[in-house]
Amino acid sequence: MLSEAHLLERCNAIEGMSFSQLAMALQLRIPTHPLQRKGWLGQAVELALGTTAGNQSRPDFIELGIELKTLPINQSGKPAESTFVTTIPLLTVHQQTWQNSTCFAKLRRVLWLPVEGDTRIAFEHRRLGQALLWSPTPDEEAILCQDWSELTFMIGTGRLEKIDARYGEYLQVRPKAANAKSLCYGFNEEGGRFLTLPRGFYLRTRFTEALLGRHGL
DNA sequence: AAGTGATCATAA
DNA sequence: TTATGATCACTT
Repeated sequence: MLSEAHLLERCNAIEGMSFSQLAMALQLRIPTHPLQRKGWLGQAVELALGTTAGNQSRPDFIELGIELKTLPINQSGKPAESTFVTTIPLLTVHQQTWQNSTCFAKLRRVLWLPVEGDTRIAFEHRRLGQALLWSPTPDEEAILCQDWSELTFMIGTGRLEKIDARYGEYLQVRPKAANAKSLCYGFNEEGGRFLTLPRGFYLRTRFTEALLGRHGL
């Protein structure tokens, strides 16, 4: 039975490794083209730590309810990118509540793995940092809940096209698609359906930056 | 430089 | 196509 302690031991075992050392240990090849290695590290770390969710809409470590997120840190010591949380089922998300939402399921407990994301360092030389097992504070959760509720309400009431990435204090809604041709259905203002880009919830960098700061990282 | 919108890889 | 893993690239 996997426990949080076991999980942290696994993290200790890979801490400090370079991406190429990790690839070696897992017998993986790092794609040569930068465009082809998006997401590579995340998949490699999943393999190394033994996640169990596959492509289900559930936290990576199902039994523990823990979501795994790599967090690239730029040359300024801050998160280089926003963090994708979950795809939004545009036609049904309004039936969820924050407490039973897939978004909260993934954010209630997160294993953050900071990694070097400084583009001046060759990809294969970047190293894995120290993992952090985290949960939102009540204050953070209140704002996440507020963001989620407002955005979900807009989606459910046909105002999706009015939403852009500027909405939300911690959470934002942005496209999450293979390309502009990959479409799905959402509600229009008449309550009918229209084709639109798939969307996802993302955490702003100012949020992940602050949570790292609170833990002295 | 930061932030938003667009895109890339893989599995089922 | 849907989910997962994200970062790229252009605008501001």
